[in-house]
Amino acid sequence: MVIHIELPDGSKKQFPKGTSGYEIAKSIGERLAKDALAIEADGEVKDLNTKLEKDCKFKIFTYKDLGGKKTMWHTSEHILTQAMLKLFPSVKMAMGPSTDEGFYFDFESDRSFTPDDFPAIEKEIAEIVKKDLKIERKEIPVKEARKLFEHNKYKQEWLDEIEKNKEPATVYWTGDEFVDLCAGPHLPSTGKAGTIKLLRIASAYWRGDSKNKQLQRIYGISFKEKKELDEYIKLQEEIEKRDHRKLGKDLDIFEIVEEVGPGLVFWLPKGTIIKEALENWAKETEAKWGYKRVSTPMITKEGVFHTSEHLPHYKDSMFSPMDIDGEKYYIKPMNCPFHHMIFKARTRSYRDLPLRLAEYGWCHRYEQSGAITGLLRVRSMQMNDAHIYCTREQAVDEFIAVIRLHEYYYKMLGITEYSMELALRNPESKKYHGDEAMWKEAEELMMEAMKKSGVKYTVINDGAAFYGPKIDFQIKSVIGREFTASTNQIDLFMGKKFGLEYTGEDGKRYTPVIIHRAPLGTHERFIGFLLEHFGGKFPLWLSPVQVRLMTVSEKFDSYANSLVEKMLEAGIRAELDNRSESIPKKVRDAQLEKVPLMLTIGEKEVEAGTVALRTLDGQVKFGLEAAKFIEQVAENIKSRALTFKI
RNA sequence: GCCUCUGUAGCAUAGUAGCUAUUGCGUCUGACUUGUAAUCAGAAGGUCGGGGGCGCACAUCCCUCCAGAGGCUCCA
Repeated sequence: MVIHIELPDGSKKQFPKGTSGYEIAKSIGERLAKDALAIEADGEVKDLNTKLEKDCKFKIFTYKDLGGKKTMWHTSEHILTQAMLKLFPSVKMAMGPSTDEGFYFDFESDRSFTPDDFPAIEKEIAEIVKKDLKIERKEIPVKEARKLFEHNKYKQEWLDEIEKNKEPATVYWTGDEFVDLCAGPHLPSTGKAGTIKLLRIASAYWRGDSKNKQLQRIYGISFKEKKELDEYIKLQEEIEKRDHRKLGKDLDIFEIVEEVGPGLVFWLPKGTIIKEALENWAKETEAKWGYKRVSTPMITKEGVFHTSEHLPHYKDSMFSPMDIDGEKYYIKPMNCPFHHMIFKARTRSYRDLPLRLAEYGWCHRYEQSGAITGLLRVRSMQMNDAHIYCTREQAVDEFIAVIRLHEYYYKMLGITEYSMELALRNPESKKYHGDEAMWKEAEELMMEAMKKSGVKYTVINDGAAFYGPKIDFQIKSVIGREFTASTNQIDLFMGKKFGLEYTGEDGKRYTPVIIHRAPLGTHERFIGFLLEHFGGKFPLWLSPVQVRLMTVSEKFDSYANSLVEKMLEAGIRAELDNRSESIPKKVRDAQLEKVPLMLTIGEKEVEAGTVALRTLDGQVKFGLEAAKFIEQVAENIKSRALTFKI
């Protein structure tokens, strides 16, 4: 076993396992070692850190999965800052880190910047890179640092923190032209930063607090190789092409109209087909998994939200109440209390459990205007919701079953990359309701379920729902963009609040555990995801138009019509394009509409009782026997297959 | 909600030192009856996101509201 180390400058070194941190540091040079955040040490990181911390009082962080890019990006950010200060001396630099996707630089300025400024800045950046200035790290006393950044209140604020922690200030000099307060790490010189590209301009609050001043932010990214830049640009183009808002318009899926309001979705006929196909699938599946469907009202007297403690906590995110007969009525932002009402409406025994109540409930939330985006964040939504009421003993298995249900849905849709985030309570925060014991128990149940299920997950010690821990399912589209698809919770809070009870075997009364789950999230977000995931090329069973017949001339209309009839009969969404247009034109239109199966009908077909098939990817096959083809298509749809094989 | 930017017919666009708007696709009509990504011709369609203001005159300048985008904050 050897320790592989990749240095910030790209060179590689190997050390035998067991080499002390001190030896390593000495060998690669102290400066490099201290900047060794870019170091990769296959599987040895943890040990190495312990050693280094012990021997040298510093630590190696790795960005293994990013291949050391973070360091390059961080240095790129310094170069951007340097360029900005040179071109616009009045700019006050605030901060600028690298991220998983590049870097950004926050600053204060009276002038508001736009992407039109990018060429000039990028030119200056290229100069700095060309000069290949040496980047040097220095540890200096806080006092000295204060002087160095005398006129910069942001750096002073940062130094307050450093002083409080009794750390020395580290600064990085780029040649003698630029200095910044920074923990590092950095590349040894500016020439190694590669091609730096500025991406967009935005704004952000200082230290991420909406009470603070808003700063301007420039996002950028850099690449070592030109090839990587090209790939990046290509991916960006692909993302743009697959933008669900663009596809939603082009393919007549949905519409949001100004007159009605932001975040309020109109499903067009084709979008409605997709929505209902998904919904039917969910109903069918969940029936098999033991769920019972219910339907509940969309409005309620305010009392239930006091009981649930959503009011006044989430008042700002709910639509204002309406006054009905002197009572305040709210539009429901979630289905939970309504399902609780159903649970409570009858006497329940342990024999009734688990009781799984499901509803594609229609909820409305008053999302912040700035948060609304296409289908991904809306104000009216239909949720693949259900609540499982069960005993403590059943809870873990029930929760695992929910995870399995997710896995089934993902598999069917070709979602291969997904992960789970377990969000626990931050005991410091006041956001969370309920007592200590309840949280402890809920979190333990959750952890046990996660562990037993064997799925991979990460833990976040904050971000739970106010009434219980939750897991978020993060799914990745085929082009690698991540979406939060669903949130699931174990809830020991609401059962008590709503006075839900069942009679146990021993005749005593117990409060059920409630599992909140919504594997397909909302129709809105999920179809937004699917649009990107499939790039608009839905599998047959989800396609609004499954088969488009195109006649060569009107002479063949009657044969084509008879086929359409047979297909409709077989449950296939088929339609005939008998416009007086050429076949190439009809093909083109069907391609643009992303109709999966195109059938050309001409003389040959009529005579032989066949069809000529063209698929979206351009495969053509003549002489398919019509009746057999229809059967095959119907079968494919029924099985909800991802692909259609000729 | 906050910051910056944007808003021209169904879609995509031209037009910003102010004088009633360009082109393509789509739509409609007519001709063509056509074998796998766009047949030809003609016509209709916008007062330039809404409102207000400064001008003899505004898509073009100013104010305001609305909507969208990129972010930040938020996301039960």
